[in-house]
Amino acid sequence: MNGYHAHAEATDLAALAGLLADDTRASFCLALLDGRAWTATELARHAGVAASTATGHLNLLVAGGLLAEERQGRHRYVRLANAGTAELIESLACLVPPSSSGRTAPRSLSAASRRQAMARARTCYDHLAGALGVSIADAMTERGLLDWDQGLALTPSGASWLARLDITLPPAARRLPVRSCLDWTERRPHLAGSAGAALCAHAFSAGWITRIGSGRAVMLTDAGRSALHRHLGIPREPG
Amino acid sequence: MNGYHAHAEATDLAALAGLLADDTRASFCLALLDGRAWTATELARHAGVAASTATGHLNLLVAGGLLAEERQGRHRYVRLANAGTAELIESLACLVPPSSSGRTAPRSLSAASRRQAMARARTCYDHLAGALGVSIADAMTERGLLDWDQGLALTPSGASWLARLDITLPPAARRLPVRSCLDWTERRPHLAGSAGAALCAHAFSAGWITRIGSGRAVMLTDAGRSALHRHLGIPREPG
DNA sequence: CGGATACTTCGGCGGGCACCGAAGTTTCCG
DNA sequence: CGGAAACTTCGGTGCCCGCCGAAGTATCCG
Repeated sequence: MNGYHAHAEATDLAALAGLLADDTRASFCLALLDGRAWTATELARHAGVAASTATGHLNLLVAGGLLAEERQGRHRYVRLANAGTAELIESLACLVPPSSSGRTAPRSLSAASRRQAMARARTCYDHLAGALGVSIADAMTERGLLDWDQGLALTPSGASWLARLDITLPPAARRLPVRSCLDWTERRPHLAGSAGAALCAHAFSAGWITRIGSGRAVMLTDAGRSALHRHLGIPREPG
Repeated sequence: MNGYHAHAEATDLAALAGLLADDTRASFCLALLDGRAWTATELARHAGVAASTATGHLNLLVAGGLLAEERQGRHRYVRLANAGTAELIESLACLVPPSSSGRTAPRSLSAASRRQAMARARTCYDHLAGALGVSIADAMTERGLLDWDQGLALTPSGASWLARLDITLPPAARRLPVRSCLDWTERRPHLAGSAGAALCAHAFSAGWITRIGSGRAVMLTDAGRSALHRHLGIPREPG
């Protein structure tokens, strides 16, 4: 490659991309975008492959630094290595050509309702997405808590709003406090970054939302509905 | 894949990643990160493959939406499709594990000087990188033109500073005005986004910098050195 | 018009890799 | 202690894909 003085850059980049260039491994990573740790068997079942096949793929992904693993007894728990990895997968997913695989309509009623639940509210790695995530970002913008004019930023009143909710951001680390993440059902941005993560964690612990089943979909509780109405003026039926 | 109700998401993501999962195609994309249009032959020569091989790869990349092509007579010019593509490749390159392929020291004198020139100043898609790009970002931060506290943003004085240079940003479009891009030689962020691009374009048109040869490396001119000293207080020998 | 150049198409070759099932190891639990 | 469950290792199979060179087409230029 690269004729005479190989940067070896291209090989590295290709190797990294190659980790995501397999249906099964991509399926693993998308599943792990829910931010939780899955066992090898769960992932194998989810992707529809044999356990031995999953083992091989997990070895590759862990060795490549995309996944972190944690052994507990006979279980191998695996999760995305860090926020950077999640952001990479997200940006890749956002760049998928919309017309590629004709967005097949769901076949069964249960599949339809599951999809609907996902579109309504779900987690995206460690923050909120779906109609709920977008409406939160919209409401925060409208109330002057977020500023999109020159790059996404948290305004002073946004910072104090978070503080009023007892949400403290981790000390300005490598990760940006606020980041925009394109929602692939809404095609509009929602709130990511450490503030988005903290807000999502708060929503769980305060009982605003709960998981539906084992997937990424979440449900807005009654308490959550009134909290969002109170704190952000979001109408009772956000979708 | 995915057992019963295939999201078909995983397949799409894998297909997109697969476009970058080949040494030759990755080499093409990294070369195109200089933001210019290359001919098929140039890319083939750069990657060290036969012309027929390059044709096949270019077909894939164009069909996949990563590259845009423009035919002129017997030439096939190809460039990165958009800024989003460039950002994807950048973020992929930034996530490459540092220790992967032992950063081989250059063999020849000319290779060493070429690498040195790249480290000093180069283009990164449509903005400036290398020690020059990093020192510009640092100087802008120090003078209060950029604000990193809550996400990267251009301050009011930063906006008027740009205006004083006759740099007008495109109307707030999809692309963020300022974005941080991790520099892989300096391991520190430099300025990307539409403001970074506009600044880079201005630097070219004002004669602050010129291309060295056919690569991504650029050279700071005397005029550029004094302009940067005047406008940003950057010392004469930025490295 | 005729040679040179840029690109494309095609056939064939070779290697890598994703898959599975069977057998083995470790851990859990009754 | 013994069975079940989670995971791993190993061998074998088949397919996909990247590569090349030769021949074909389009374009440029003298």
